[in-house]
Amino acid sequence: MVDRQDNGRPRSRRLPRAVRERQILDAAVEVFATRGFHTASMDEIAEVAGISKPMLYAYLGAKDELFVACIRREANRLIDAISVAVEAGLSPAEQLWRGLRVFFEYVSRNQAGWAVLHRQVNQGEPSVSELVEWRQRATSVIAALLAQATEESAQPMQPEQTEPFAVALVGACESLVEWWFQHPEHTADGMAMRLMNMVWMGFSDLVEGRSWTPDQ
Amino acid sequence: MVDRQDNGRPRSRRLPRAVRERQILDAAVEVFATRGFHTASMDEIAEVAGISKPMLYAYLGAKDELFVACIRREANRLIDAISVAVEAGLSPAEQLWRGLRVFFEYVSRNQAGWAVLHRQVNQGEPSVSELVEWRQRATSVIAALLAQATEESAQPMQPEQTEPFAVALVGACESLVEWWFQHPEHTADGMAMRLMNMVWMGFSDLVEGRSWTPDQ
Amino acid sequence: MVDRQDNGRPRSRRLPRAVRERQILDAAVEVFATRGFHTASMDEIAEVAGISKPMLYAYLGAKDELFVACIRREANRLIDAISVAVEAGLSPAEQLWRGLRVFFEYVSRNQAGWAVLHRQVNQGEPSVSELVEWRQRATSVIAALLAQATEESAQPMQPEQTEPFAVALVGACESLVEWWFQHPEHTADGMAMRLMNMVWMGFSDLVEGRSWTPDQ
Amino acid sequence: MVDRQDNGRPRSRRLPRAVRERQILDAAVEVFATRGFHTASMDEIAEVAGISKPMLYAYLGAKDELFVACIRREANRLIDAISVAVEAGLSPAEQLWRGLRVFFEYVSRNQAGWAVLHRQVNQGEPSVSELVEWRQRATSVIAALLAQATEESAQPMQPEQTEPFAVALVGACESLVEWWFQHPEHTADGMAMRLMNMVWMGFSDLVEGRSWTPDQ
DNA sequence: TATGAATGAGGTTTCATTCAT
DNA sequence: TATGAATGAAACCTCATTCAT
Repeated sequence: MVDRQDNGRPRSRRLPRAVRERQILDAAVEVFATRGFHTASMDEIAEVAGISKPMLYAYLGAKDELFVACIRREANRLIDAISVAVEAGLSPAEQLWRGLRVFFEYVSRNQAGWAVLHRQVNQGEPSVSELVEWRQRATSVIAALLAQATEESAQPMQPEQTEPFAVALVGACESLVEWWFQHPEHTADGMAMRLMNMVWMGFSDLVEGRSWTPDQ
Repeated sequence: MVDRQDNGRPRSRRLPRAVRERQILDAAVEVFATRGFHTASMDEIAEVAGISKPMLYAYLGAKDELFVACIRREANRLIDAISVAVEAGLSPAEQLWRGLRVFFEYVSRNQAGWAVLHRQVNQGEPSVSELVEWRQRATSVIAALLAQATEESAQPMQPEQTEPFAVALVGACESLVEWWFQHPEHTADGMAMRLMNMVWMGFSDLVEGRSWTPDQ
Repeated sequence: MVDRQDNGRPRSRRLPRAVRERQILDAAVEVFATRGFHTASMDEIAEVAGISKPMLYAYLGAKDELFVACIRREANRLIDAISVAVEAGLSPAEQLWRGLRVFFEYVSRNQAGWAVLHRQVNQGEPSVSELVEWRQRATSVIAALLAQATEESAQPMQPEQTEPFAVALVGACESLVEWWFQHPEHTADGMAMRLMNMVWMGFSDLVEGRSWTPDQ
Repeated sequence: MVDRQDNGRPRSRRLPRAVRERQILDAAVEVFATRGFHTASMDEIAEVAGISKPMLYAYLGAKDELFVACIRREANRLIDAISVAVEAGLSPAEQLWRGLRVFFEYVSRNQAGWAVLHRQVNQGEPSVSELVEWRQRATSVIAALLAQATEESAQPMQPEQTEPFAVALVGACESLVEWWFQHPEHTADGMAMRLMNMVWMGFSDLVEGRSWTPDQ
């Protein structure tokens, strides 16, 4: 005996809190990804989530907070996925390689989630800090990895010194992801390898004393 | 007898069209840079420009179009500045080096202009295409440069093959600029050198046959 | 095996109706007094009362009705307190004096209740009538008292004639209470005496034929 | 040649700022008086004013500010009207008498304005302070008048001492106004005289040493 | 009985855009 | 040409109220 008055949508009612919350976050991520933060409207999110606006507000707060919740979830998911792949005992190169591979794989399977983490917020928004923070987290991890890779070299580097390299790597990643989405014929491994070849090789050269200088 | 012609305000009237347009664009770039595209209001732009809103619309059209005009001007300025520095006869490495140096110098002197070109538009905006396009232009130039650098090597590459490297380089640049703004103790040359050391060295390795492979 | 009957919260269940109702009214009076009728939310009242909103509605109806119930209870309490003090056999002056004293005492001990009776409702609300009505009741009693005081004078007055005096007295009371709350150094007796001296003396003068006239 | 497209309303367009502002205030006072602060909607005010909501906001700000503007205007009007009548050289009694007369006259001619000044705001509103302030102003004036009246008596009083009397008088006035609106057969002079007889006589008794004491 | 979950309706506010002078 | 004045449309958010368990 199906519920009457159903007008086609299987909008389930009276769900437990956790389920609804996930439902809402899914909808919000989808809408934010498609429309961008500003252009997205709470009306549309509520509709996609299959609930009314008051519920939307009751569960996850105002638009800003909802957006922050999206970022938080997606950032955690991404970082968790990578953490699982990067085992502690491995060499830095191996760790970086695995991390990159998983990153590209994850991103291609979860494009909406990635869109929320990337290029969403203009200056002046209250939610920028959350985006900045997760990016900082990612950068720090990589900077630490790079520093560790120099430990046994002639000139060990501190994370403060490797930070700009990490920053550049993160930027290159972001940029390449966008390019990849338009050239889907490449594989995740291929993308990761590209980055290893470019950034890691250049970094190794530097560590080993081979560096580029102008006019020579 | 109402006052005409001059009521004390320095707001000049009856300027030639080109001057007015520049005035408006200056104001618009400033406001867009500070507030971001969405948060910027036409009211504020008109006020900063020292004209009334109807004039604003008459000169440069609706908000989208105005924003596109800003991007176009700033992108052209940036690319022009770089073009001047990159002389045709030089080696690819030298060209890239000069280009990067000028890029960082230009950006630090014109932060508002750069802010308009970077991280301003979320998906779903009509003006995204303009941003994508200028980024594409920059990428193409670099890709061509990289291709040219391989011409005399064992395995010459086509621009299509060097494109992902160019994309990564652009991303790394963008990312580093942001980092630089928070670490202003570094010089433009230092920033450019960092990138050369990382990307160019890695690229050279690759061209010369040294590449990174997993499992080793 | 779900926990029943007691989950740790002191929120008691299954109380007899009268107790519950008092609990709710206490909460409602407190919230209405603090926030005012409009700004008060049923959510907060339910929370303060320690019950769920559906129960709130089941026991005392919609917001308007709940508010009316509050007024009714507080008005009755106040009037009861005064009635006890005013014994029938006394002289009008003595009755008035006792009534005022008890009024000020009561009000200072029950500020929340007083706040509900005073300055809560703007015109246009459905619950105004209840407020008007209790005020009318108070006025009538005083008017009768004043009339009775004139019975043995040269010109006995009907309650219709003493009514404006009663109205003024009520207004003066309300106004003085507010002033008193900001000057708590005075005693209830002092406040009552002030009113007796002002209103009763003036009234006595009038009854005894001494009246103020302009142009003199 | 009447403007075309007129759909019946004589809504005049493109008025100078001052005129529009008065128009809006008139409408706002009317609506606030009828509905009360909370129940009044900006929609209705805009409609009554014959303008669109954005204009409403552009001219006088948010609802709070608009309400404050109403209070300020009405309070000033009332106080101005009274100030004109109360000439400086007169005796305190004469001044009070004239002030009261004008007060009642004014209020009866401007009931909406009075409603805005009286019983509009519940605790907790941001605009209370404005109401409190104007009431305070009125009280101070009266307190000073009463103090002045005692100057030549045996026991001159300071305004701090006469303040509670002033407070009571203000409350009596407010209360009587409401009663008067329901008994319009009385005249303004009659109302003022009632107050003089009650409050002034009582006060005079007190000043001259005749006071009421319990148990006697 | 008691409640967590849900919503319809309505409020305030802002902004891009355009008349009418 | 140049603008003060004006608005339609839509955004976010809250609240009193009621199902369905």
